[in-house]
Amino acid sequence: MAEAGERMTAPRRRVLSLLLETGEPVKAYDLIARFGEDGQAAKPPTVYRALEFLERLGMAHRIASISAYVACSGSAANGSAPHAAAFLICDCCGATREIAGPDQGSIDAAAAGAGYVIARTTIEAHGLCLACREAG
Amino acid sequence: MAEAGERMTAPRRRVLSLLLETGEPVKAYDLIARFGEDGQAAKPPTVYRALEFLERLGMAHRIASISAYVACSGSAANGSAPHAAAFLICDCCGATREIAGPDQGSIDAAAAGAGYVIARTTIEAHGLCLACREAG
DNA sequence: CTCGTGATGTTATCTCATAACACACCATCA
DNA sequence: TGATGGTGTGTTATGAGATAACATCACGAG
Ligand SMILES: [Zn+2]
Ligand SMILES: [Zn+2]
Ligand SMILES: [Zn+2]
Ligand SMILES: [Zn+2]
Repeated sequence: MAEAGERMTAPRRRVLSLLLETGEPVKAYDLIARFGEDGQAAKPPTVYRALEFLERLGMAHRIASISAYVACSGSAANGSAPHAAAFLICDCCGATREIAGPDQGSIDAAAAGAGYVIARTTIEAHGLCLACREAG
Repeated sequence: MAEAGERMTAPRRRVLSLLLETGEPVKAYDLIARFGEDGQAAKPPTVYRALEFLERLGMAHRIASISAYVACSGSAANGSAPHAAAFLICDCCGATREIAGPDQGSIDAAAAGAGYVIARTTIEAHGLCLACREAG
């Protein structure tokens, strides 16, 4: 997680705050647009740097299959270690749930057979949520 | 998989052929550049449409975390159904292995608790391959 | 042959993400 | 206190990835 000397600075706090307010996955450029409290947009690197930091600390996740970012809904939001994230994503309405992924040990075991040592794993499961199925 | 009336046409065959030749994950714009047998590049939609088709049939996978595409190394290359793909990706050299993912049933079970019905799942595990670890 | 569906070609544009560089901040230590 | 080094920020510009929209073509069914 955090290297010695790394700080939770204002722009990082702001981006985390926006992620937590939203609750759902957010596009990076939405964060950029909403960054300034006065309605002023940020410059892209400001937000992308903050996202990189938050993800490295396990406070946020990138959901690559939809190019979006979300605050971690697990205990990592409190500052615990990064973890293998798993997401259920509704392809109809976009509703996303973070669920407990498989044990890191089982991933490591599967990877060991191929000679890999795994640092980070993301699982992205696409389908339909209950509401969208009922809506037909 | 394929809807009635869908055909394996020339551009689709060409993109699949490029994926199979390469063996490793390929960037979409690499495929675009290499599309023409005479060195002429394709237009982006030509390749993206073929990739969408191949992925839908389970013959290729998109690896979202590295924005790349790869031919399926499982039996789906022969035309079987799409499946939950799992990848081991070396962050150093880019070497990628497709491994057997968890049983679809276990994914469905985990999703059911949240009310989701899952259609497609991708697992992307990042780390270091054996060669890169030995190289230090 | 005619029609409907699926597929292609083409242009243009959109979204997503990073490189590069100068400067500011902050703790530490002489 | 002021030099130093690591970390962070602001800014400009650009690179990379993907899709919208529309016209036209191919093909099998009836
Ligand atoms: Zn999480
Ligand atoms: Zn939904
Ligand atoms: Zn596969
Ligand atoms: Zn490697």
